[in-house]
Amino acid sequence: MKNNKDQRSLEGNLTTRQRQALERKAHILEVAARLFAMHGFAGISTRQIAVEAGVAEGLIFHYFADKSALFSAALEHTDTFPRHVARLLEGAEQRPAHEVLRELGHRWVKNAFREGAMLGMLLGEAQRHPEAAEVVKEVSGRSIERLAAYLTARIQAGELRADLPISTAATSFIAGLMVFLLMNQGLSEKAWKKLATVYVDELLSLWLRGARACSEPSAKT
Amino acid sequence: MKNNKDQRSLEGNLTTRQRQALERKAHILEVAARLFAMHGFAGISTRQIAVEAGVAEGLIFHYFADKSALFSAALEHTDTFPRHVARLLEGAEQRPAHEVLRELGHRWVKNAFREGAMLGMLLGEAQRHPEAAEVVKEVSGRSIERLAAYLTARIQAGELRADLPISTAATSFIAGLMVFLLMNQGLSEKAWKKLATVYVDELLSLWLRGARACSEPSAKT
DNA sequence: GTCTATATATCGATAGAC
DNA sequence: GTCTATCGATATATAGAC
Repeated sequence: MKNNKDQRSLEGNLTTRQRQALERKAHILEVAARLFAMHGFAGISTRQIAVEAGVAEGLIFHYFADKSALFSAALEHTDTFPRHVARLLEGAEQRPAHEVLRELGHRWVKNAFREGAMLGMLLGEAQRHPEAAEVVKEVSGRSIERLAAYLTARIQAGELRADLPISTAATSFIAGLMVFLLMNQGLSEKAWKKLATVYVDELLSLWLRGARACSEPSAKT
Repeated sequence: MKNNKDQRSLEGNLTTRQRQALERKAHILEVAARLFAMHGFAGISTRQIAVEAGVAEGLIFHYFADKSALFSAALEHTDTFPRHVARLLEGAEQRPAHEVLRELGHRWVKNAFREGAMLGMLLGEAQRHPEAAEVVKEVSGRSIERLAAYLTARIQAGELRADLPISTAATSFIAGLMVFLLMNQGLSEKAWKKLATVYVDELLSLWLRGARACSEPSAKT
């Protein structure tokens, strides 16, 4: 004999009440992530988060042990760009850098703008919140490691020069993207994308010229 | 007839009481800058700042209209690396980039480590505090502009290629330094300086290869 | 110029009704 | 699962003594 209780273990097989509860929890996390990104951990109160999410403050403490737990959960719940990086670079070792990095850059232009506030907040909170430092590490460090692994493959393929300082080269590219994002938060999304597109192409050409195995003859106008 | 009151207009000609007051104010600003850098604007209380500075909380509100005014003043009171950049680049137009940028990088290694926490905090607070955004603009944007102006001169001198995307090239170099600083805050100062020295040299060689007018033949071990 | 004491508001977190 | 009511701690800022 099946009853509602027996269906709780599979997603989609939840009672209406359980489904609504999960949605509500997810909604709290989304609101919290947005407000933490805007105001920082100490700059936003659980009360304000509850009001903005349209729930009672007590409900937050029902789902999360304390404010820090909510913060951690909100960070995990947020999808950051480096996961796109990892996915794109996965299995790209056979494809040339000028093609792969161009695609990477243009995906970044598409998705990164909304993450600027979050990135700035994380850099500030990293001093005191290990969870934030961990995300920063993922955003920058892990992206750089992935990129470095790809660059190693392209050196072996003969596309990039053998004496390329791999880690520094990867850092330089990722850093170029991150700082552009942090510095241009004031712009509208449309204006930002326009600027970013030009910037990425220039950054890439500059970077490739420094990293390629065979320098092309320097352009004369 | 001279009395103490008449001497107040010149620095150094202050009464003992006035001199002590100025020192006290400056001390409050130094402590505040350090604590704001560590904990962010909302993360530190005026009470904690007063205790750490060894003064009464009320004295803070005697010198500064409110917490925000203290924050702004503390930012202005703090000397940031870009002022070194500006000073170094001033009148360097006749000197070659490989020399000037190497010196710039090594000065950065010497001085930047302690500014990492401050930089992270500023990036986080920039979303809500125009003063913080202004300092970020000085730290990154103004440095980039100065550097770009210098690069323009070096293009005219024939050292760098004529079709170099100047602004992007300057951004790339400064970004490489900033992100390295932000990412390696966990290290000891000694370990950081060692890593940073290697990194700066590699970054510079990579950057120069991408920016120079005549590419040297690619090195073969 | 500097301190103590305090007004006023908001914080994170809990208890208990529904 | 969700809300209302409320706790004690702590925040910014002010008033007045010295």
